[in-house]
Amino acid sequence: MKSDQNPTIKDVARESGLSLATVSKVINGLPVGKNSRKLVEEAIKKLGYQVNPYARALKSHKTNTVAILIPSMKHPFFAHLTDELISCLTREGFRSIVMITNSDSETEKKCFSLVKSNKADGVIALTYCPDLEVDDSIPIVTIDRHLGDTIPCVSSDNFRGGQLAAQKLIELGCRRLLFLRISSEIPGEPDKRCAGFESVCSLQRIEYQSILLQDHETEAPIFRFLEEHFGDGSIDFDGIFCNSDILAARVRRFLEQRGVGIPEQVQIIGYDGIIDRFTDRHVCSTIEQPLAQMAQVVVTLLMNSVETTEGMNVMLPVRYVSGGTTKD
Amino acid sequence: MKSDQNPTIKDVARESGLSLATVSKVINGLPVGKNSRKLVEEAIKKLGYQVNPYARALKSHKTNTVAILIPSMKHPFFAHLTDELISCLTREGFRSIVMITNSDSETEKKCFSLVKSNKADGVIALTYCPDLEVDDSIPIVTIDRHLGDTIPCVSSDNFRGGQLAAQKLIELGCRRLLFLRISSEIPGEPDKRCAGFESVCSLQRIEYQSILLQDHETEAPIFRFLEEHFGDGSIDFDGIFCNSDILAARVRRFLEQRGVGIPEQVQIIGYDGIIDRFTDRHVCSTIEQPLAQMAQVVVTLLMNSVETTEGMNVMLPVRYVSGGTTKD
DNA sequence: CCTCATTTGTGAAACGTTTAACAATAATTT
DNA sequence: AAATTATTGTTAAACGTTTCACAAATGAGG
Repeated sequence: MKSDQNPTIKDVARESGLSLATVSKVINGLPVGKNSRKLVEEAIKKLGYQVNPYARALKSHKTNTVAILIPSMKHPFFAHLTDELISCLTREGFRSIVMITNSDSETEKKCFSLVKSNKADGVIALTYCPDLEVDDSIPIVTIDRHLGDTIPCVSSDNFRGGQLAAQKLIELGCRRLLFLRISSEIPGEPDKRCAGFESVCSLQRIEYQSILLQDHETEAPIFRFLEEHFGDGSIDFDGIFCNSDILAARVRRFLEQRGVGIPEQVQIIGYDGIIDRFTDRHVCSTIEQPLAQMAQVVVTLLMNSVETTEGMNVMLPVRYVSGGTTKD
Repeated sequence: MKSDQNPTIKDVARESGLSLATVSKVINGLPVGKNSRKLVEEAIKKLGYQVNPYARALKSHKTNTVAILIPSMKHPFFAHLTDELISCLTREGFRSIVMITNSDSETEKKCFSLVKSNKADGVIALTYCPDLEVDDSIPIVTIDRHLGDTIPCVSSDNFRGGQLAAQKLIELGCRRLLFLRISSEIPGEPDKRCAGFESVCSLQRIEYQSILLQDHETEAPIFRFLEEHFGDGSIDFDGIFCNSDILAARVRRFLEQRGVGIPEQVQIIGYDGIIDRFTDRHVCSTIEQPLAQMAQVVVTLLMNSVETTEGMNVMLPVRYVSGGTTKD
C-alpha cells in the first residue's frame, strides 16, 4: 500500500497544493514566499516527511557522509579519537562511516577504493600503508601521517612532545635515558618525537639510547625483547620515554615484575595521554595529545577543503601530565 | 570535463557495445550470455567502473548500510563491541554508520529518527531510553535491551552470569556477599545478573546485600557513595559482585586505598570480561561475555530479519575468568 | 524450412531529488 | 493605466541505477 511507504516530496507537494520545486526550495532554505513556506512546512510536519538522502545525493553529489579509516577500535587511543571525530561530524550534520583497517596495508587500500566507490564527501584517514596511492577526487585529511603534498595532515606537536619528555626526565633527575618505540614501517609524524627527544638530550649532553621494537599487537614480543635486553638485571638507565602510553604501561609492568621500583629507580613517560576508563586516570606520566581539539581541527579542515587548503598541516600543542611513573 | 567524472553504467554500455540493462545484469550476477559477460567485465575493468551506491539505493531500496547506535566509544566495552560489529558487517558487505548517543534519551530518539530518514537497511541498537518508540519499518536488533516483542535482542546469559559469580565467590570462601550495580532507569537484560546472583545466595542460604549506585560516568560519585557506606572502616562483607568490570576496578581501587587487601580480605568479581589494552589482561576476576560471538549473532540476526524472526531473543553463554581479584 | 519454445538482449519507465529555464503574479515606476 | 522590474512559482530534464515487459536470436522438433 501507499500508506506504509515513506512520504516523498511529491506527497508534500500534493498536500500543500504547491509544486515539487517549491517544496524542494523550502527544504533547502531557498527563497520562497512566506505563505507557501508555511503551507509546505505544515504539510511536511503532517506527513512526517524526511528527505531521502540517496535521491538527494544522486542528484546533488553531496552525500553528507564522511568515512573514517581507523586501525582498530580496541586500542583506546583510536577509540577515543573516533569518538571525538564522530561527535564533531554529527555536530556538522554529517554521518560517519567507520572502517576498520587493522593496520593492514591491503585492507587500507581496499578501504580507500571502497570509500571512493561509496562516494563519501570526505575521508579522515589514520593509516599506515607505506604506498597508499591516493587521488584527490575526494577531500582527505590525515592524522599523524603525510599522504602527499596536497593532503592536509593534523597531528600533535610531536617534536615538542619529545622535547618535553626529555626535559621532564632530566629535570626530575634522570641521567641515562632510553627512548623506546614501536616500529612502524613508514616515516610518519610520530618519528618526530624521537627527534625532539634526542635534540634535548644532545643539547644538554645527556646520555641516551634509542631502541626500536618490532611487533606491536600483543604484549609477548615486547616482553621478550625487554627480557633479552634487560633481563639480566643490568638496568643501565633511569629514565624511559615511550612512544605510546600502552607501551609505557607494558614496560612499567615488566620492570615492576623484575622488582624495579617505578618511579624510584626508573621514571617513565609515555605519549598520548588518554585516560584509562578502568581507573579513570592516566596510566602513566605522559605527553598528552589534545584529542578533542585534534578531532575538531580535522573536521573543520575537511569541511573547508573546498577552498584549497593545499597540504596545510596543523600541529596542535601538547602538554606534560604527571601520572605516577615519574617522581613529580 | 567528462574525464574526471566517475564512469557510469552508461559508459560501460558504450564501451562494451551492449545495453544498459545487460551491463546491469552482469553487475548484479543475473543470467546473461557468456560472451556478453566477458565483454562487460572487460569494459568495467578498463574504465575502472564502480557502481554508484546512491543510485542503486534509490532504485532498489537496498542501501547496504547498517546503523550502529552506541552510547560511547570511550567505554572499552562499547568500543570492543563496536569493533566486532563493524568487522562482521564489513564481512557481510555492509557499511557501518556509527552514531554515538551518550546514553542520552533525547539523543537516542534523535538518532532513531535519523536512521529512519537515512534509510539504513537495519539498526543495531544499544540504548537506554526508557520510552524509545520504534516502528518496525526497519529491521532492528538490540543488545541487552528489549525494545518490543517483535524486536530480537541478543545478550549474554546474564542470569547465569549472576549465578556463576555467586557460586564462585561462595566456593572461594566468601560468606557475606554484596551485589553492587550502577543504576539504569530501565529494566534491561543486565538486571538478570542480580536475579541470578540472588537465586544462588538464597538457595545456599548465604547472606547478601544488594546496592544500587546512581551516577555512572565518572569515578567521583561512586567513590563518594562507597565512602558514605564503607568509609567508617566497617567492611562487613568479604565478596563483591559488580555490575561491570569498570565498577569492579573502581571498587577495588577504593578498597585498596583504604588498606583493604584484595583478594585476601575481600574478593571481587566483575562483569564483561574485556581486556584492558594497557595491561593486556583482565582488570579483575570477571564474568566474560563472548563479545565476538555476540556481534556475529547480532549481525546474522539482522541479515536474516527478512524471514520473520519475531522477537527471537538469543542468549549467549558466559564463563568465569579469574583475574587477580579473587583467590583462585 | 517453418513453427515454437528457450535463451539473451533491449527500451523505457521508474526511484526521489535538485535546478535550470521559464511563466505568472505582484510591486514599482512613469 | 501601461510598461517595467522584482518576486514567486512551475515545468521538465537530469542524476545512475534496476527491472518489467518485450523483441531478437538461437536451437529443437516436425
